[in-house]
Parts: sequence; structure tokens; C-alpha cells
Amino acid sequence: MKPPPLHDRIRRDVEARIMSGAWEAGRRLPTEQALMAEYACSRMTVNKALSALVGFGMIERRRRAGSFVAAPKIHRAVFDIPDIAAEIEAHGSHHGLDLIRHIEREADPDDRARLSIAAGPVLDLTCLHRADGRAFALERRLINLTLVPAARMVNFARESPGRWLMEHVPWSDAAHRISATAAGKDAMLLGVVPDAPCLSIERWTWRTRERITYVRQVYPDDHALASGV
Amino acid sequence: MKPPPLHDRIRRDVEARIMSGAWEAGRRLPTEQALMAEYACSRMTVNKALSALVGFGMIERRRRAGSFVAAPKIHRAVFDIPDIAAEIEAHGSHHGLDLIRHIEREADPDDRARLSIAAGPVLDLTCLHRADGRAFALERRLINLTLVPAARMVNFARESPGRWLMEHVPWSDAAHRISATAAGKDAMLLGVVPDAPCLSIERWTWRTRERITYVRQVYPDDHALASGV
DNA sequence: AAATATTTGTACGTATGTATA
DNA sequence: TTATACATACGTACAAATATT
Repeated sequence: MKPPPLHDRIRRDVEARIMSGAWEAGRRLPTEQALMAEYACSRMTVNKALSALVGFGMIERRRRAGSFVAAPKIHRAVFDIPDIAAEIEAHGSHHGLDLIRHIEREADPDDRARLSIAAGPVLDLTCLHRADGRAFALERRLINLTLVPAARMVNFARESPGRWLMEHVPWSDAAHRISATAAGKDAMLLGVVPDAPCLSIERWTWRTRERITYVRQVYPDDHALASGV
Repeated sequence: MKPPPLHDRIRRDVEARIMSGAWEAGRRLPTEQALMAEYACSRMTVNKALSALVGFGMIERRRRAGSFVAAPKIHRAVFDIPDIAAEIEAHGSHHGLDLIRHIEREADPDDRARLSIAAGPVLDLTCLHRADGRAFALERRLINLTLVPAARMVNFARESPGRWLMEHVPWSDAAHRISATAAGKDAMLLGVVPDAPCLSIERWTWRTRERITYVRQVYPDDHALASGV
């Protein structure tokens, strides 16, 4: 029905030729001038298409030298890591929350390392997320109360800490670490044997330079992170 | 020394105001006209800055309505998943490879499911990657020989399958799945107890519509995937 | 319900700067 | 040194979508 924008068509044409292997890594692309001629359009239009491909990491461009197909050296995967409450609800299940620990204290050495702070009050939470009553994930979280004093007033027995933070505290960047671990002493809470393999997701969240929160979530059973199709 | 491009400065100014929380989610941005005036530049320059932010998912734009700060709904993490040989070498260790199984056969039902094919020859490889002699990861891989007949000629006792494929077979897309698993019957090869928790990374790789290879890599010990800072 | 005004989307053409083969 | 090819930016125009009147 609607013809796609020209810059989109150019981008996808080039993309297709790279994907198919017709233009292999390192190969030089036609110049902007050549593509202008091929598509009978202006240079800005070609430039927009190729700039987008730079953004995707599919090509590299060097002045005077030209544009080149980038080497797809490494596999790169983008994983969406949703708030646990949202994840459970998206699955059509009922989200339950057991608040197991809720302590406010001055940061101890451990806290200071996790939040990269010299001192200050922190909130130390442990809670168990349930999906339709079944243990789904155990969450241990530290919140930097200097940056998020409002967290003192929240009833985390009713509101998921991750969700509350997501909705009330702007953040600029996050780092993640994914590993496998045995359930260990959390086995009882998670309803598995201590040797059961669990997926562990750790996350550090920043606002500009300062660390807002650290969280470690432990998933029993076959919980998996998936990306792509 | 070199002043940054104007569109870059505009983009980063807007970015900073969103990151800092000064402009919260849903807030309307100044119009392009307003930014033109603020920075005394043309609309194309402003447009380039804002278009980049759309690409990053930081703002949304609607004709007539304006530009809005996007809600940071979910955490999204980008993980680089390198070829194991490269990973080991990047760590300064020596990469060793034990080829444990190397079978060519007509696809059995299992193979057909994993590669989404109706029939055809496949190569079934199992190999153990070593870092300085120590077991690092166990890799089981299926290669679609219809698409990659050249794989028949490769000596995978010497060349890492992942590296060879990366360098010789163009691919367009990949899906990943990350989970935790017990070492189980691979424990002996990996040098751990059967109950040891391991990280499992599965990957399906396509060229356009057709599936080139499926691989499952099992990492013992504390191997982790990290993203961000 | 229809016309209007606003705002972004796309594309044109041009010009000058800059890195480099 | 010079020509090349990309980088940035200007100004203009019309199209498309959609709030507002």
C-alpha cells in the first residue's frame, strides 16, 4: 500500500546484500555518488541510509577511503531483562511477593563495595517473587538511600522493589552479570534442593555517576534468557 | 581541541536532561523550531540529533504531537558472546581443543528440529575447549551441510568450529538462550562433579531464512556473561 | 464533521570542511 | 600535493499525521 521511504529502501537493499553474503566483510561499498546515481536521489538520502547502517554496526566509513562492510566478528545478543513482577504478569500468572528482610542501616563494607559509596544509609531488602504461588525468583537488593530517600516510605511487602524503582527513579545506565549458581542456602525458600542449578542475574544501576541500586536475582528451575527469534 | 559537531552537542544536551531526570518520562521536548532557535541552527541539524535519540529508544516522536521522553520500561542489556577460542586467547591463555565426536549423518528428528530442516546431511560435533589445559567449555554443535558443504573438509581437531564458521560463513541473524544447568553426564569431561551448576549458552544462526548451525556451550565454574561497565 | 494549524518526515540542492589514499 | 569521499550544515519545499478549532 504505502511505498517505504527511499532511504529505507536503500538501507535494506544494502543490508540484504551484506546479509546474503554477496558483499563479504571488508568489501568496499559503492560510493555515495554511485548510489545517488543508482537510486536517482540526492546524497543526503544515501547518507541517511548508510549512517543508519553505521549505527547498526554493519558498515564502517572512512573519509576518502569509502564505506566498508564491517566484520561480524562477534555474536552480540540483546536481552530484555524485565522487572520480575512484569515478567510474571506478562506470562498471565499472578504475582505474589514475600518480604523476607527489610533493614535500614549505615552501609557496611560489603554495601559500600556493591554501591561504590564511601558511606551513607542503605536499604537491604530480600524478597521472594511468586508466580501463582510457586517460588519464581529470590531477590536481594540494596538501595542507596542517599539518592533515593523516598524508598523509606514504600511498603515493599506490597510493591515490588524493582517496579517501584523503575517507575519512580530515573536511571541512566546499568551493568549486568549473568552466571550459574547452586541454590545453596536459598534452596528452602526456592523450593528446590541445595544442589539445584539456578540462573543468577546481577544488576548495578546508575544515575549519571552515582549508583542507585544493586540487585541479585536467583531463578530456580529452567528459567532462561532469550534473545532473537 | 576539536569542537564536537553541533548535532552531537544538541543530542548530548537533550540526553543529559533526560538522564538526570530533569525531563521525566512522557515529558514533551521542545519542538524542532524551538531547538533551532536555541542553538541557532537549521532544522536538519536538530532533526539529526533527535533522530539519533529515537534510534537509542530514548525519545518517541509523533507528527503534529511533538517529541516525548520515552518511558524506560525495561532493562535491556547487550552482551558480546565471542567465539570461545577468541575468548580464551583474549584472556591471555592458550586455547586447546579436544574433538570428542565428529559424525556426518542424515538429519535425525532431533537434528531436524534444531535446524528447522526437512532433511539433509548434518555434521554433529562435540568438542572440549581448554584454557591452558584446563577444561573451559564443552561445545556440541550441529552444522547444516546442505548450506555449508565446505565444513566436510575442515579438520575440526585443529580448528575451532565456531571460529571457522565465523570466518567462512556469512550469517544474518542469531538467537540465543542462556540458562543454568547441572553438569550431569558432562561432568567428567568438564572436570567437575555432576551436580555442579553450569552456564549454558545456546545459539541458532541463520543466513536469511535458513539455519546454518545450532550450538550449545556449557561452561563450568563461575563463568559469567557481563554487560555494561 | 470538517477545516485549519502545527509538527514531524522525507527529500531536494548546495556549500564548505576534513581526513587520507 | 591533489583529488577523493565522507562529514557537517545551510536553506527550502512539500507530504503526512494529528490536535485544535
